[in-house]
Amino acid sequence: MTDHSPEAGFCCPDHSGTSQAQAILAQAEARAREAGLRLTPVRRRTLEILLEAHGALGAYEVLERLAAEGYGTQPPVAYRALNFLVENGLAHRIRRLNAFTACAQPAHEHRAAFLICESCDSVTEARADGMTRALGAAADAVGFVLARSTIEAVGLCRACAQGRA
Amino acid sequence: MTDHSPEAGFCCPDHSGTSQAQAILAQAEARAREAGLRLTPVRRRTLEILLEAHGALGAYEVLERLAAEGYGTQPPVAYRALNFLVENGLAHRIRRLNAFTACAQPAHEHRAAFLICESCDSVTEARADGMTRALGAAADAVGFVLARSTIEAVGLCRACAQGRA
DNA sequence: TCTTGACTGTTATGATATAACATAAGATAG
DNA sequence: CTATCTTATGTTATATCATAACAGTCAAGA
Repeated sequence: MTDHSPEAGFCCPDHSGTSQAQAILAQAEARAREAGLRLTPVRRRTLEILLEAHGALGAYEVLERLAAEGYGTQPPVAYRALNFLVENGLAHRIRRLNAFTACAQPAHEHRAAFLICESCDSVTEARADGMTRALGAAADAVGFVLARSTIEAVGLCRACAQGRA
Repeated sequence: MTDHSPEAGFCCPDHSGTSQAQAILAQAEARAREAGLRLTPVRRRTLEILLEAHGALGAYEVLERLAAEGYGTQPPVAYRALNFLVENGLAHRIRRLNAFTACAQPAHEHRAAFLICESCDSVTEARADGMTRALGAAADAVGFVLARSTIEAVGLCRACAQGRA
C-alpha cells in the first residue's frame, strides 16, 4: 500500500469509498464557511462528484451526473459550478486533459503540480511551492509580474510503472 | 530596449521583421537536417507563420494563412503541421491559450516555461531546466515516472507591467 | 414589501480537435 | 525504370469543449 497521507505530498487518485473523500469535503466546507463562500447544492454536489471520481472528469461528464440528479442539463451549469470551485481553490483545472479534479488539500493555500498518468489517466497532486518560487525568480529576471502558474507533468504513476500498465 | 539575446533566457514575443526570426528558422532547419526530419513546404511555412506572429497563434489562425497561400483549407492540415513541429521540438503548444508558438531556441534541447501576458497576450519562453529537475525529484518521491512536463505562468510582461497596459 | 444582487437554468452558438478515407509524392527493391 | 511501400497531404464529416445572452428564482436587506 502506498502512502496516501497528505504529508506524502499527494493524494490517491481514487477518492471514492475512502474516508479521504469525506475528510477533504469537510475541509472544503470549513474553508468555504471561513471565506464566506456560498457552497450551494449544485456546487457542493459538483465537488462531491469530483471527489468520487477516478481521475479527473471533463465538464460534460460532470454535467451528465448532475443532470441525472435533477440539476440543470446544459453545459453552463457544469462550467459555472466547476469554475466556482476552481476560482475558490476547491478544485483544479487540468488543462492537458480538459478536465477538472478536486483539490486534495483545500484546507491550505498551496501551489500544486499535477502528475498525470498516461496509462490510467489518474491525476495526483504534488506540492509545488518550491517550483513556483523558482518560476517567480525566473519571471522576475525578465521583468515579468507573475500572477499564477500551472505545472503539469505526464508520465506513469507508480502502479502503472510497476507493470500494471 | 530590453535584452532579447538568447542568453537572457527569453525571446522577444514579436519575431517579425527581425533577424531573430531568420536566425531561429535557420537553427530549426539545421536541426531538422541533423535529425533527418522532413521539413516539407507546409511544415516549413507553418513554422514561418509562427515565427512571424505576434504572440501565439491558434490552429485556425494558422490554417487561415495556409489556406490563403494555396495549402489545404481544412483543420487537419494545420493540426498535422503543428503537431509535427511540436513533437520535434520546433514549436510549443500553449495549453492555456489553445495556441502554438515557435520554439525560440530549436538548436538546443531545453525545458521551457512560458510566461503569458494577460494584457497583450505575448508569450515569452524562459528556460526551466531547474524547475524541471525539481519536478522530477518530486515525481520520484512518489514513484511517478516523468515523461514530459508543461509549465505555464500568467501575469504581466515587463512592458505591460510598466504602464503600457 | 419591494428591490437588489447572486444563483440557476435555458437556447443557441462558437471554438477547438480528430476520425476516416482518398489522393499524391518520395524512397527503395527488384 | 517501374512496381511497391511508406509518408505526407488533402477532403468530408463529426466529435468535443466552452461561452454568450437572456429568463426565471430566491434569499437578504432597505
